[in-house]
Amino acid sequence: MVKVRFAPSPTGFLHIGGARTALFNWMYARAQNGKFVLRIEDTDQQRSKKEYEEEILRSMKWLGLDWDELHYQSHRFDLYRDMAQKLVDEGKAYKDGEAILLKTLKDDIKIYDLIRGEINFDTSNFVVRGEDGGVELDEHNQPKLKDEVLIKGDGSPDYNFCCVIDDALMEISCVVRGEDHISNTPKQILIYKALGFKIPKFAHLPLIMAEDGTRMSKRMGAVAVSDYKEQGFLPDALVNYLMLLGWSPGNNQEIVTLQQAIKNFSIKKVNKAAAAFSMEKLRWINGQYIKQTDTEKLTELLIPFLEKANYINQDFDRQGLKSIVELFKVRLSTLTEFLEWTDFIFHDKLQFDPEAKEKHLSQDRSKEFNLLINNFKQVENYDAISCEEAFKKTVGELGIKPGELVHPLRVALTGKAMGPSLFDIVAILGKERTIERLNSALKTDS
RNA sequence: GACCCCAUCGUCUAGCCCGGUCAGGACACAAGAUUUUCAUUCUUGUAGCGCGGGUUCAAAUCCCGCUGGGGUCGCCA
Repeated sequence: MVKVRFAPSPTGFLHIGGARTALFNWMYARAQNGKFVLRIEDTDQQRSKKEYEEEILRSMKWLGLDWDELHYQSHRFDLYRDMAQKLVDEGKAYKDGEAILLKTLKDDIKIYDLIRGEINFDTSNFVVRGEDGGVELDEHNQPKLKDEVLIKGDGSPDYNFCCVIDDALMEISCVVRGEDHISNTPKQILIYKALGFKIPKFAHLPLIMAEDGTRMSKRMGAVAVSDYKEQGFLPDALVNYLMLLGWSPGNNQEIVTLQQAIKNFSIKKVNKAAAAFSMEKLRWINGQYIKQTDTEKLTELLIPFLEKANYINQDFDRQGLKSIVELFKVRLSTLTEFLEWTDFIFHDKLQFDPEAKEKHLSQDRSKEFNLLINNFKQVENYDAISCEEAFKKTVGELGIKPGELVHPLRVALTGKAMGPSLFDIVAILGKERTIERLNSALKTDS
């Protein structure tokens, strides 16, 4: 049976690279009807924080990556110490103060990697180097091999040691992790061999690089999964984007749900080369998901953002909000963009786009706006269609082309040069606010 | 520096394993159509097998070298 694991360390938030590793593990497990283990590697007592652990679990759930088992390494310290003692008793390891180290023997290590094929290491290269970078020699004038730390000086177990014990005892069939762990693998295999454990298969995922091809780092802006949530990305869209980094469903399909993905996911078809992260494409995918989301659901998703931005409070017109969402849905790449588009609906003080104001409101519109106000006033059923009729009547009376009045009206009402169908906006604002805004546009003119 | 990994449009990728399809799709970009604007949608276009050797009738595909990029060299994980 396929059994895989994701093993984050709670020394920071779940970042995008970790999420991708988790996702591929998850897809592999679900595609093979196997098990997915979540293991919290909290052996570093100083740096591990409960809040990070909670955040990681929260992000995993948000992404929809459920797990079958949850383990904490901090609960297994006795096990690791017993294992280390056993190796000491067998003469394979030795004590150095409180620490316990595994003697490194000369060995050719073969790794079978499901993604990369065979990878070879010679432990003769694991030499101890002095301050000057030169290789240190042992009593026989041979290069001294670097022994592997099993238990650290403070009595806590070392990463490679717990990792091996857990992967073996949890019966992980394939270790799926980032490429940055390739060089840990031979060290771990030495430990598998010393302990007499069965060596699992490995699959080293290509790394995700920043947009410019360099290493991912905080300066990239959004690294934590929670950042993407805050910026208004949908979990399904993020997951969709991430799965396309290093893998393809193979049928020219770009919009792929997790359910569809696990139908033809194969760990062997994962790409070997590192991939550069593209915010543009993520935004496009997110926009696709937003368009697919039904307005009712989308409205629910937007409410927390609207509350946080003080656009709405406890009692708001849910039906009204839905119709606003319907109007802007098609032009959203992220949830937060809704806030930028609709500020003029939720706030009466308009933020004018300077360019738009200059272009459309700098000349005297009093004649046009006054007539428009009169005609809007007479509209009984103030909906988009009636408003459009009133507008057409106005341009007819003025003897001008609609285009000449459409843009000034839009800027006067919204402060922006662009937006959805103007008459939908007029209707949403309502008669009173429309007239109010036209009046204040007249005032600023004079 | 040592060891290891990798290399198809600007970016993500299909194709590579089992050589022979104008190297396919998507984002971005450009042009056009639709639209009162923006966006959406649709159509079209620009753009790629890093280089050099082999093997072969034939190489993106197999082999070698080079170059380039990346990772690791902690009693962090």
